[in-house]
Amino acid sequence: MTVLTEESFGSRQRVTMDDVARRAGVSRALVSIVMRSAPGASEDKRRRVLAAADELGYRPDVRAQSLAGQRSRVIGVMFGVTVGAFHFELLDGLFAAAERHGHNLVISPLTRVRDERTAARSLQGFRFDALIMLSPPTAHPLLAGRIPLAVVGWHVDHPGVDVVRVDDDRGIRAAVDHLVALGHRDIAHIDGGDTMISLARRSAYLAAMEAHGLARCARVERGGQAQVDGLAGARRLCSIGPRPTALIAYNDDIAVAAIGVFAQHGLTVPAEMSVVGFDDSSVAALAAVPLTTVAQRPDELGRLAVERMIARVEQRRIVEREIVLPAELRVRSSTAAPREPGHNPLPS
Amino acid sequence: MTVLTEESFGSRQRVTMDDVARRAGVSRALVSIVMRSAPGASEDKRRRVLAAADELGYRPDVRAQSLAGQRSRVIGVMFGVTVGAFHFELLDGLFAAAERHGHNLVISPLTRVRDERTAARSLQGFRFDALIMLSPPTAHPLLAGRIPLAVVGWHVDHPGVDVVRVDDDRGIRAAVDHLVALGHRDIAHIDGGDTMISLARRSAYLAAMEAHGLARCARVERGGQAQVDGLAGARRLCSIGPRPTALIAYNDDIAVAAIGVFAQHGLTVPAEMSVVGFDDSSVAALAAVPLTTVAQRPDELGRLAVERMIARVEQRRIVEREIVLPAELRVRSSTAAPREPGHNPLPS
DNA sequence: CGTTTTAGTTCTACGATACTT
DNA sequence: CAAGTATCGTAGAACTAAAAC
Repeated sequence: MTVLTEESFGSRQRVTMDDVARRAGVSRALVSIVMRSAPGASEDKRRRVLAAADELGYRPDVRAQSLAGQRSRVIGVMFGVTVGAFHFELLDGLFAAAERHGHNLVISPLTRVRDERTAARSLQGFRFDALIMLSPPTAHPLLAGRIPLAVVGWHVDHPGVDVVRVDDDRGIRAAVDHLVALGHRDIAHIDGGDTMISLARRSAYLAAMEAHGLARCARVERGGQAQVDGLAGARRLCSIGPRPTALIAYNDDIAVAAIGVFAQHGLTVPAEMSVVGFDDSSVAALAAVPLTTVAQRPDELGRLAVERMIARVEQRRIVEREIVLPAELRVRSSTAAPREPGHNPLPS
Repeated sequence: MTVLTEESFGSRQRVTMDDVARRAGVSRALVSIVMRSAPGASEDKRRRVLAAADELGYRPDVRAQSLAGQRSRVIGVMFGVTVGAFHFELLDGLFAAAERHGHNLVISPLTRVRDERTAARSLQGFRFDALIMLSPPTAHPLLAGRIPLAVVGWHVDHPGVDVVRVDDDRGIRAAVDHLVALGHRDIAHIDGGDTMISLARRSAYLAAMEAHGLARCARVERGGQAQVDGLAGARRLCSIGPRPTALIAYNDDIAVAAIGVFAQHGLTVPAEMSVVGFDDSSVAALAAVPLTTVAQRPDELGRLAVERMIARVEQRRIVEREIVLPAELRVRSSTAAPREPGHNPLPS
């Protein structure tokens, strides 16, 4: 029997701690201890309580938990419309981690008509004790310094803001290194628009190119977050000026869109054009060719953000305000050595 | 003074009803009455209470409200990864409506590793008294019949499930009528894959074509939800078989992507190819040409779903299980009369 | 004068946590 | 470990006091 029995939904008589305690033949207090996986219960009774809870389809009432406890155990999450496949995997990681730690996430979307202020106000009703922001990447979060706050994915220069992000710099550099090692020189970049993450990756690209003495070969096209934003840039790469032999895209969505454009121009990937994405999100699977990409680990990012917020709430000692996860280049089939110069490609 | 004062966040002393009552010189119960806009308070005291609440930056504690009340005032919202721009506007509408009615939304994402069962379990902790599903469009929601449940956007055949959706059928038909009236006959469709919404729009397209005696001219290409899913289909329209003069896309994302592909083939929109989208979402603005599209009103859909769920919880009498909003064709610049047959287009 | 209406208060219940004994 | 109790911040029913008819 599971929690999704007839008793748990619909027809009333909600199951409470009392019911579980009675059925297991223990006190309410012990049920509380067991459900919170707190120390102070024998293995035997722990099992009996859990069995009773399972049979009754009991789930602790988070409202009561939240109200009775010192902390609300509620973490607010703001996120905005720049959501791609990657952000959803991030949400996944956040929920998984929160659940493991007995915390609850309450989401407050940011939209055109719903700003940080409004979003914060609605969260306030839950007496949230920490906030995690996924997007949009903003330089000065409204609640910075007022409450434990973490941003995931970009850098914020505020002593009261924790940062959990991937090492964009090394990720992009690894991509450039990889392509240079294959023999590429004309490596272009389609960026992600004006967001802070985009700026970080773009300047990392420029720096890496310069480090290889390829500053003259650098070329940046305007892109964006979504797939369609990559189309124009990719088109320009094909039609305007000297055509590069490789592309580093702001993210996988842009990379996938670009590969489509290249195909239309008779350019096969990777033979005539190498492509590197970023994120290793699920859209990478949509590419015609398995995509070489810079992987982030959304589950890790989510877990670290949640755990950091819990640590802050519990006033635990924290050394570094910023957690930077290593970026890992996943080499697949969308990158290869460039054709010999002069070797004319046959449009297939 | 507003709720976002120093007192309301971070450091110390959370403001409760007691504080407001003291400052306003009334009892707690009266504060409760005023905050709920319940009857039983004079205009004079009502103002004093509201003023005191505002000065203190008081917000009712939804956990306590939820726990004390007969109903939890929590509506669960499940939504999945098929989220495009349109779904975010929908979320907006939901939150706005919920807030107006003093209800709270708790979001539970559906991902690859987080199914309806898991999502429901986590919501259960909040003792939610109704559920709204935005996606993925599923034929048999797990909780159907067990709790007030509404799906937004598609049709579900279950007496315990409320449906709020746009009239896909008439929307598509209006698009076809519009194009036929302009003189088009070869009108193609790129669908949205295998979801229930896609099936509804596809068959509406086929039916409308047949109604015009154009069954022979109908052509359906496989698409999907996201922008990139439209690329292949649009490419096939250009390169395989007789080229249509108009396209009705599953949604705006597909339409925008298709317009990009057409441009690459030297086809100008609308001169050589008319394009109609669906949703009138914010991506419509990304199109090179102002997009003719079938508009849905996400705010209305959200409002109706929330209000319907509240009505169900309050056991109010309900006549129709399904609410179908009219679809409105917004004619912009991506549709025009087709070129005369035989008039050869100059590739610009 | 008695009876209903309106405005306000008092008190218990909600389902947990966190003590104390 | 058990048993009992205070507490969290609110809703809502029962109750009171005064005004309205």
